[in-house]
Amino acid sequence: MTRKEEIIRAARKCMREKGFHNTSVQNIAREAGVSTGLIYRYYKTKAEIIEILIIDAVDNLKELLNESQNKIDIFSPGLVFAEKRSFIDDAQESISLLLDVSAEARRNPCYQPLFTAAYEELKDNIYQREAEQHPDISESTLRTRLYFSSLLIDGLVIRRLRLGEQSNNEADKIAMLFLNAITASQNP
Amino acid sequence: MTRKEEIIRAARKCMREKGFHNTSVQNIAREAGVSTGLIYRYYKTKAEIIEILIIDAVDNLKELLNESQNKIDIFSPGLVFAEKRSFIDDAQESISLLLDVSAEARRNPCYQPLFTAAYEELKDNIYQREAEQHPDISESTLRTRLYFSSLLIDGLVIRRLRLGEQSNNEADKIAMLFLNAITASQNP
Amino acid sequence: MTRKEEIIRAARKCMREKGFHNTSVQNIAREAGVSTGLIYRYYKTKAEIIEILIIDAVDNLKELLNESQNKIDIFSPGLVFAEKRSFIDDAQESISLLLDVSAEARRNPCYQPLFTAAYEELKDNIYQREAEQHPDISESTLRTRLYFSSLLIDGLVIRRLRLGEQSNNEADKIAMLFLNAITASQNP
Amino acid sequence: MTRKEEIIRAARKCMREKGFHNTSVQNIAREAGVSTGLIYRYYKTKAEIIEILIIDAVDNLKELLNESQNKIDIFSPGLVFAEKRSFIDDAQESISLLLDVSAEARRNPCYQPLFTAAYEELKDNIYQREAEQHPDISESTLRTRLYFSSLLIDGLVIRRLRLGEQSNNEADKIAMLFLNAITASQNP
DNA sequence: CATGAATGAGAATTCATTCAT
DNA sequence: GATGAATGAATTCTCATTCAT
Repeated sequence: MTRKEEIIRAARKCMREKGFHNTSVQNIAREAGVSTGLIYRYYKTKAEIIEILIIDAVDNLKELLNESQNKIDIFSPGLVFAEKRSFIDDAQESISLLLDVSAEARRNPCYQPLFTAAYEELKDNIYQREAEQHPDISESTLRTRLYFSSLLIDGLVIRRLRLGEQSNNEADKIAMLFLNAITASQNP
Repeated sequence: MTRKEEIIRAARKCMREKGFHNTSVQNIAREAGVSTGLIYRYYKTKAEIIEILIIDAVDNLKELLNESQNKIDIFSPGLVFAEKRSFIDDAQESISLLLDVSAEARRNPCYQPLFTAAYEELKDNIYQREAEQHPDISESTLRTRLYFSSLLIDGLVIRRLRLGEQSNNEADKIAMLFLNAITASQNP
Repeated sequence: MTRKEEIIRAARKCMREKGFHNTSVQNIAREAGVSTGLIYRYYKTKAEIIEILIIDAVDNLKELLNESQNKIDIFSPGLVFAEKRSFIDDAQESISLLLDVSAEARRNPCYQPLFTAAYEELKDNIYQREAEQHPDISESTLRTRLYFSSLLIDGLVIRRLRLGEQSNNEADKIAMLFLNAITASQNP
Repeated sequence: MTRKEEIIRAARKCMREKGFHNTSVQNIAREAGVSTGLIYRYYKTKAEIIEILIIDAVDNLKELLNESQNKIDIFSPGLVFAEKRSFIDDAQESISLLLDVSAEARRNPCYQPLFTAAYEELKDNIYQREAEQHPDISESTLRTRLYFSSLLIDGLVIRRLRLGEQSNNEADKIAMLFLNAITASQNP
């Protein structure tokens, strides 16, 4: 792993543990085991590091979606819950970073466009794959499903962030509702 | 309005406009039209102000739910979309504050228990009222519905925060899905 | 003397002793006997302090010129040297600050306009008074004289800055040249 | 051009463009196309580089004077203006570096003696040549002329640095005054 | 009660200098 | 000789908190 990667890794770890605003560049340096100045050899500003973390999170989500697609159709009614559950587990880390940053992104003109673009890209990426797999379903229906699912996923992640890792039995029920809701709306 | 309340109101306005971390105690004082020192006569620390803001947000959500209940059953399948829409509008402000703060609350041991407690209280509060109105529905089903709805509401709020006030026609469709999903799961 | 004035005085002292770039805000604070943070209560940035120092220097030059005018005409051929000498002594401090800053002002877009404006103002100020005293001399001649004198004065100040307080006997000769040159060019 | 010379040339370019304090050793290395470390193989410190730049500037002035002497006597009353003008153009670069550095040189004990010595050497150098060409004029008169001229040249250079390349028609008039002043004082 | 001046620790960032390769 | 990664002290600026008046 290169120095540059080590620094990003350290930054990600700190941000995850202490949050975006409570992570100083010194913290990152200490975590990476390097001097403060070295951070700036590889990254122009702290904001650049955060940008990269955001982009990485989006890329990670895209990859996870691609992987899961190879095995399952995320909208398939018969999907075993466990598989969706594991997808959410893997995605949680990335989504939680996006959430941490979203309060800032909403107001800081430096992150705002990046943030919106990342979301659009992610949405298009998911839509493309769904469209290929369901040529018979109208675009409007597909987009609605995506929207609906993303609401639920965001909601799930927020809930986890807020409450920690409780409420697993509830999650089971939700998973069923999730699937049912999607399929119920399939042939209106 | 007392001095103490004015300060909280100023704090809420600042936090909403500039975010939690970008609001200084001096900002609040200026907005409230009082001196910096006075803030500390009424509130021990900045953290205490934030705690109160969180509690207020939760109280506000409870009130909104009580009001809406007087007119409508939030889970009624026949509910006109506009009414649910307006509930979300009113609740948005409180939920968005909770979101802004949630990144912090997850890690800061000073907010964390407060946060969890508030959520539990809110959940129980909603459950009580639903149970009174639907004595025929099992507790488990009711709780699942609540959970499901809260996920959707959180998701909607996040989406609004992230994207601003776009996508209204999509919101229409979502509203239908929202209702359909809830009712579809009602009589399995 | 107000705190604000004390800080400017401390800043002026530091800048004079150690130069513009070698004076840190901490230096100024220590010299003024206050904390670092207090500097920023009264002045937005270090650059603002420097701007004020520049403006003060120009104002000081204007005042010195006004004072000297009450007693003498700076271009009068019969002027005793001592009086011009003392004018230069008094002006030196202000001019030396302007010189210190001029290397920066040439390139820093934040000081550049301020600097040019100050110079224009000073030039106009001097011209006005000369024109009143010499209604018979053409504007062109007056302006040329001023230009010529300012070159000499700048040259004198630079020389002092470079060499310290040496070469007094030479200064005598120069003073005569100065006067002769001006008067020689008076009636061509 | 040796590596060592390339570095000095790069240093001069950077200092000229960005000023003395805003030029970092890294800047110089980049401009010279070498590594940071190499700078320190040839020069002990950044201060040493600046010393050399000062010495070079003085040498350059000496050379310019020697060249101009071959064609013209700088104090000759009949000298066409254009020739003096071009001398000032050529000398400007060196003089402006000396000015940039002078604020520092005044206070930094490391530059100060160097600076004074360089000036003395330059002055003697000019005096020698003038004395050879004007055996009839007394030493005192020659020295006074030199002093007077140097004041004017310094003044001209400062003015250019401050105002850029404006005021050419004024410069014409000044040139005449310059010559007149010198010659007027020649036979008192 | 109320003020707002004052504090000082801490944040982001820069840069002269060193040193292992 | 040559590289450029690495260091860490210094700089500008912010802000929660205190306290004399």
